[in-house]
Amino acid sequence: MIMEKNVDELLRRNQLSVTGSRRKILELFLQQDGALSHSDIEKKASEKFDRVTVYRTLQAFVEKGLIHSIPTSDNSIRYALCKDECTGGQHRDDHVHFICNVCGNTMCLEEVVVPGIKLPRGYVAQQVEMLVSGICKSCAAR
Amino acid sequence: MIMEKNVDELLRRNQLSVTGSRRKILELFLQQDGALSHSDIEKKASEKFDRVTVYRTLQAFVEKGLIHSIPTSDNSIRYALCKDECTGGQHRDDHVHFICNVCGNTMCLEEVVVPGIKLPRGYVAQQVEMLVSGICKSCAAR
DNA sequence: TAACTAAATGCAACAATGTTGCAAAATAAA
DNA sequence: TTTATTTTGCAACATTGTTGCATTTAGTTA
Repeated sequence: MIMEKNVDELLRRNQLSVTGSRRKILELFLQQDGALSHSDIEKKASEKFDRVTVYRTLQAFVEKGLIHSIPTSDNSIRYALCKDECTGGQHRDDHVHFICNVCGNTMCLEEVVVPGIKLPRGYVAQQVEMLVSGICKSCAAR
Repeated sequence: MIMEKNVDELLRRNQLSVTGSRRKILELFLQQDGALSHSDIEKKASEKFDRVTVYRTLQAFVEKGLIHSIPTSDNSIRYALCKDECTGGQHRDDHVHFICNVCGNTMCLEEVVVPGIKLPRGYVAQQVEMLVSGICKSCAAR
């Protein structure tokens, strides 16, 4: 269980003023290990925030390096907590993302590192993202 | 240069009846080697099709395995031609996709194969997608 | 070729998603 | 406590995606 103190401190450490919505949304991320989309957040938040506030909060979190976005093929960006070392918009992300075709959840496989690849001459890689879809651990177990 | 005959035949070979919009949209894909988003198509098509028609055409093309979708982190799915062997919705795609941060184009790097990865015990992979962003050949040359 | 059938198109209406400006409220600083 | 700055919520709007239905078109058959 996460204490309120931690959330507040986490926000402050990232140069974000502590407000109700930021606290609540950050708690949602901490309470769960999967990724959340904008609409997930609107659904899960008990008290309702304005849609605009959610957009702006997510944007602020990404900019400060608190969360990172995960591309999907269904037109709904998902966000997940960054594990430390990401600050000031510069996101360094070397793990694989997994999307379960059964439960629909998106999760970070922190322990699976994205393999390096060799691009054709002339191309410069700046970021590499690896998305695996299939059946997740808990869905496969059933 | 692609002849009209080819386009028609390509459509027929994929069990799609030949219509004006399908012909035109397929030509757009053939004329270019990058990927196209829905809005790209609306912009590029000289004659204007109804937005709904474009959506339905893209959907039909994906179902028949003529094109495949490429996930992005900017909430706009892009589509690219499948190189043969994709039929009836079952898309087998083993190449890397590249998104240029300068020109914004998305392209298939057919020659770069997505490396295999080892997932944690319990996970089943069904599809793997690799997205590299950076600077493309033509932008880097300048 | 003409007639028929099935499919595709365009329109309208709508739903969902994302953006901007601005006044009110809340936070952080003095 | 007061002040300065930031955040919030609202309204209005823009963009994107969906659905039902009548009309048109393509493929098929006679």
